[in-house]
Amino acid sequence: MADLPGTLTDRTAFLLQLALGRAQAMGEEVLVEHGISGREYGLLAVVAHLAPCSQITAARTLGIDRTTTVALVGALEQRGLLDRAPDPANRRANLLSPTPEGERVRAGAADALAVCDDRFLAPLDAPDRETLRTLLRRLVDPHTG
Amino acid sequence: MADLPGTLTDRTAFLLQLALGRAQAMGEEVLVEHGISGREYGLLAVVAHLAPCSQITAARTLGIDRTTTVALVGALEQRGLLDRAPDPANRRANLLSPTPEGERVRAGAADALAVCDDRFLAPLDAPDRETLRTLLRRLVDPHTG
DNA sequence: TATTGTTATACTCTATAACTATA
DNA sequence: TATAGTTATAGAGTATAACAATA
Repeated sequence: MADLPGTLTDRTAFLLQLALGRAQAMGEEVLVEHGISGREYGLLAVVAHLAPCSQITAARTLGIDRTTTVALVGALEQRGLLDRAPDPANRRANLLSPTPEGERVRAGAADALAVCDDRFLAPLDAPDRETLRTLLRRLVDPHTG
Repeated sequence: MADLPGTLTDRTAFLLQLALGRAQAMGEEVLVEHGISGREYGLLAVVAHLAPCSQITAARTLGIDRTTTVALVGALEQRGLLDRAPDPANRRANLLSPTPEGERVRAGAADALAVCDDRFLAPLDAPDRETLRTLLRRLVDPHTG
């Protein structure tokens, strides 16, 4: 681990940062072949789960700003992966749904990312992997974790 | 955990991202009172550990670019927290060392961050905290972890 | 009044290329 | 030739403010 001081390697946040850096690099590399970025995968996954949903619902679910969402949705719509239509029941809102092609891309990316996760977790055996995920879920969501 | 799809919450990288987001927010908030940012704490910690060391050694240890390091070091030097002096043995290099004030700030920040870490890990008991850190270290550094 | 989408703006962080002075 | 520091520049990501349309 290079020659890092204990004042850094003892910090959980620092370890999380190192781990996330690796996991994200592996993920982005794999997603290139599917023509989307990690953030775009996140949006596709949320929309597939909640469709049809407004941009602001998708944004809040992902924890990103609604202004950032405009360009993100636009890029996916332009490539025919996402449908963006005015909501008849609330004409301020745009309803998002995946196109068939978008759903195909999302499913393919999900499979690739699962393989990626396995590779990232390679240093741990199956029970340890589950322990790690459980501990992280309890940290992130103390209630249901 | 909001209404997130399993295709996201099953991804270790996504859980790491959520956890890191919280940990970092807590850390940056605490560091404000010490007048430094998280990245500046990282640099102070590395320099305290390796002093005297060149900018490029500090950069490589932290995993940041040497061009980014220039401004980071400059900001700490300007506030009298870091000393930057040409290396007599290699006049291309700048040797970095913490000033007494820099060491005082670093130590104070380290204590505050330890408290912060405890608060972040509150949902876990002591053995689970150690398990989490161990698993993360094994992921990040399979050799010695 | 508040909400949704949008644009514009600025600020941070990062990545690349190029320059200088040293080795 | 390669290395250390520096500068300039451009790109991605984020945050804020403001506006139009709608509720």
